[in-house]
Amino acid sequence: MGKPSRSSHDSTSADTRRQLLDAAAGVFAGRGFHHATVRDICRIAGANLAAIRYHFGDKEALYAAVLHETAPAPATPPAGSPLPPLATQLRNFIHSFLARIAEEGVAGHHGCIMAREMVDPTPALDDLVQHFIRPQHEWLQRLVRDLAGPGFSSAQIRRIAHSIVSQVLFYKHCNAALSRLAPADCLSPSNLDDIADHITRFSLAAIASFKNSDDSPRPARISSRTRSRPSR
Amino acid sequence: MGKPSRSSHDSTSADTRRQLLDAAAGVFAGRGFHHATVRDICRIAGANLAAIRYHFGDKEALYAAVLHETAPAPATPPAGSPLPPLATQLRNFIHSFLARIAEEGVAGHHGCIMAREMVDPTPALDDLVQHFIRPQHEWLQRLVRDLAGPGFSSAQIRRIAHSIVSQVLFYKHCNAALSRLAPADCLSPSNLDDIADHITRFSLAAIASFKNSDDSPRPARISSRTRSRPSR
DNA sequence: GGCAGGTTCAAACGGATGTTTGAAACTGTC
DNA sequence: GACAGTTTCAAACATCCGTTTGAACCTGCC
Repeated sequence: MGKPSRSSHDSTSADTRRQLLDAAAGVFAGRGFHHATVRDICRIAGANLAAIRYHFGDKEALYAAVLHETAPAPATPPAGSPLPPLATQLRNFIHSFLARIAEEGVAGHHGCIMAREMVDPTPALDDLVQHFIRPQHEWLQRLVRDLAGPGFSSAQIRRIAHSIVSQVLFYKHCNAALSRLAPADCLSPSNLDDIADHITRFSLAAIASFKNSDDSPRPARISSRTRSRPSR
Repeated sequence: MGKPSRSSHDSTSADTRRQLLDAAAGVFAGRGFHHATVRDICRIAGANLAAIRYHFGDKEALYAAVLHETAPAPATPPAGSPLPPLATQLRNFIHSFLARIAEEGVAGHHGCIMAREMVDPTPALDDLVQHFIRPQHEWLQRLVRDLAGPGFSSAQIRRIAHSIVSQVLFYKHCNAALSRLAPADCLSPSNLDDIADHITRFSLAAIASFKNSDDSPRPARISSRTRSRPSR
């Protein structure tokens, strides 16, 4: 990392490692683990093919290193500071989550890689879930539990949390379709606030309704099983 | 073209085409377009490598044919029959959508391929959006507009539709994470009804709240921009 | 300078993949 | 049976990929 030991060229020995990590993050994010080629990564990093073996071992170890190094901090609120109202906490969560997804530069690579892991898991996904997804999932679950109040099963709480997260991830996972279907709806810095507000309002309203209505499992299904839209 | 010309073996000439399509659907769904190999497809189909060239041209044409032939019917309600209440229509939509996603056999391949197209688009995605996604998107938009009543911009209607669809797709796109995070929450035939009911209740409650509250753009943001969860 | 350790380099290896080829096998028709 | 058209076959081709190799290069130290 740090010490530039001043050679004839500015690129000193072990910052090749950094160049490789940066290049790999971009290529892995853009093409996925399998479709990415070490040749592309090395070309972009301005490094030799063998540099990957020397600095990391092999392609998979490089991938693991990229995931480990580009993971943003878990973004837990600074302990000790007075917490804002629950609804504001939810909005802040949704907003920062969306902002992280909308990120385009290096900060966005982690999100792209994670989206690919969902559809095409590699052995690295287990660590990713354990150390990155699970903490945030549990944080959101506690917030939802506080928001909803007592009388909800943990399964209900989890479903609500899923409903919230899903609305955010939609703008990442379905961006390819959205850009072809309704380009104006694609997540961008200009409509990020509006989308965050929509998801917050949508979710808070649903939670409030759950709270006011019967807490018991449910007052019978919404309607009889009369179905008019056969699945095929 | 298609006439089965009865040979000694049951596998007559041009049903090799059908075998290739079926095998290709499975392999493409399981591994994605890039990672799938024509050798695997041909081995599973019991066909020769050159059969792909003969029957389709190349791998990409085979992929396009698979997408075209395995696409389930758009699932529009049978015209002329008396439509159920709007809320029931929404529940039916969500339920059949979830059921299609939960599908595991041949019927599920299309959903898997589509999920992959989202994170890793191929040239085939444009047709997919045009002929498969767009009709359903517009159908849902009309339903949401009827549910919400007058006074909503089309952008608001679209956002609500996105919120509904996202909650369903979550169980497809995030299944890899969900199975590691909360396996009990994974979409399965046993909890399909419960999940469909949850998403329906969640969405209807939010829509009802939108309807009752101010229709104008919005009564100021939920709170001041005080943020306690820095994005990194 | 000489040396040792760390780092980079061009070149090749072994394997996998999409595609192509030219001939063989099969089909129905005369 | 001979023939033309269709369909399948084994084999090879050309390319690309991840990995490996052995030598060159650089750096700091004696």
